[in-house]
Amino acid sequence: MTSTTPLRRQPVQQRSAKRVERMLEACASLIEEVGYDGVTTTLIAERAGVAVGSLYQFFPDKRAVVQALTMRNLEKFIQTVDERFTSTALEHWWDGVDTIFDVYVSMHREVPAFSKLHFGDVVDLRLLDDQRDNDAVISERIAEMIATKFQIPLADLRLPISVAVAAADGVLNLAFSSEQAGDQQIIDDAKTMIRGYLSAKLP
Amino acid sequence: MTSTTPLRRQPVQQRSAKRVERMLEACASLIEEVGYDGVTTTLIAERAGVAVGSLYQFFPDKRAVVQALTMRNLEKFIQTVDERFTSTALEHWWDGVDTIFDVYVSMHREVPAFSKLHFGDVVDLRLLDDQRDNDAVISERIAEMIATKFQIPLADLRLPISVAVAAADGVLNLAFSSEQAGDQQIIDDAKTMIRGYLSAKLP
DNA sequence: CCCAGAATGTGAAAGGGATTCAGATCGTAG
DNA sequence: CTACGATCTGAATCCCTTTCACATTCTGGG
Repeated sequence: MTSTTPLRRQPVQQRSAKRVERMLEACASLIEEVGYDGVTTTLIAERAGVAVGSLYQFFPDKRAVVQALTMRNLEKFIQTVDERFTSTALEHWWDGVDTIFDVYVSMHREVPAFSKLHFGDVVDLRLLDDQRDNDAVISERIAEMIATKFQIPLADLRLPISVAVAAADGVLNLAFSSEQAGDQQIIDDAKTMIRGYLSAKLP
Repeated sequence: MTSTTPLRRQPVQQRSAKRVERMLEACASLIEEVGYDGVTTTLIAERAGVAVGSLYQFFPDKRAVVQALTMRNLEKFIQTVDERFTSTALEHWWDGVDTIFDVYVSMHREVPAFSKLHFGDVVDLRLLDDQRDNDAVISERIAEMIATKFQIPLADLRLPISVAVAAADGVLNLAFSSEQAGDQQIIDDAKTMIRGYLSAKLP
């Protein structure tokens, strides 16, 4: 059901696994340099030191490369948040929300092309799951983490978290559209807004 | 400075004006049917009953057609909000905010392809003004209208309105991603959230 | 009413990037 | 060491976008 692998074929030998890796890196750096529209399959292959055909050996099409990149970013995001949730003592759910914001912000700075891709702005949705779009998937994961960590019924969390994620996504986009490092005032406003909204919605 | 016309050439004769009109309509209906990526210049020309060359007579490229469509939608949006602002007595600024929400929602239902295009999701930003992106332009216009109508200093409004627009855009996207008509509960939540945020920011 | 120049209309052809495919190579189980 | 699956390759093909030289349709001035 879930199309967790946009790959046409899973690399089985280490050799190819490394090449797939290189293709993804090449793609990321190219997106940074020339933007999504400027990226070409030939360019990716070239920079990865690979023949175009090799790219298509593993990815069904150009978009799939970007999808794979996005998916990997999303996994890293979830994992990082998860780690912080388990390693840190958080008093209230809003500390959890702050943590999530911080992780998102640092990914903008550390992960190549993340600031241009986010979790699916450019590529089509329905990437992680063919039924729901990315934001829904992310929201569900976040809702689960918060439900577990702060012992709030998951059912009460789903809609509010979805709305909060959508709003935060929009505002953070704004925060990062002008400045590479993100406008701190806008980021803070986003936190405040989300906190205000969730405070009213959560029991 | 402002590239108010993505047109390569302004139609001067009525004949061509009508054809340009037909091209835009064809484009809108095609976006509804096959999505942005499925739209082809040949398809647009065909449906508009026009040669491909004619399309390029007025539009520099495919994207420009969609941009023109988006721009027209944006103008209609601003104009409609403006009309309601002048024709209706609004008590507080949040009534103004509600009005804006309502106009946005009704455009989703009435304007072909609007729910797929919004104000620049698909096409690149920097469409209305080559310095600022669309949301910035919209925010500025909204800020001006609210400043005038409710006599609030424009300077106090700029940032909060930008943030509010970004957040609302994100949440409304969510509201319309699942249901054609828009999930009313999410729309209401968006209003509440914005009101809460702005209440804290405005004097 | 007629003509020159501008505004338009046309669609075949050029240009480019995405994707494929028939072979050539590499890796490894047996 | 051999057979077979896993990989690689890159020229050829497909499909779209965009251009261009030529045909047709206005429009204002004489």
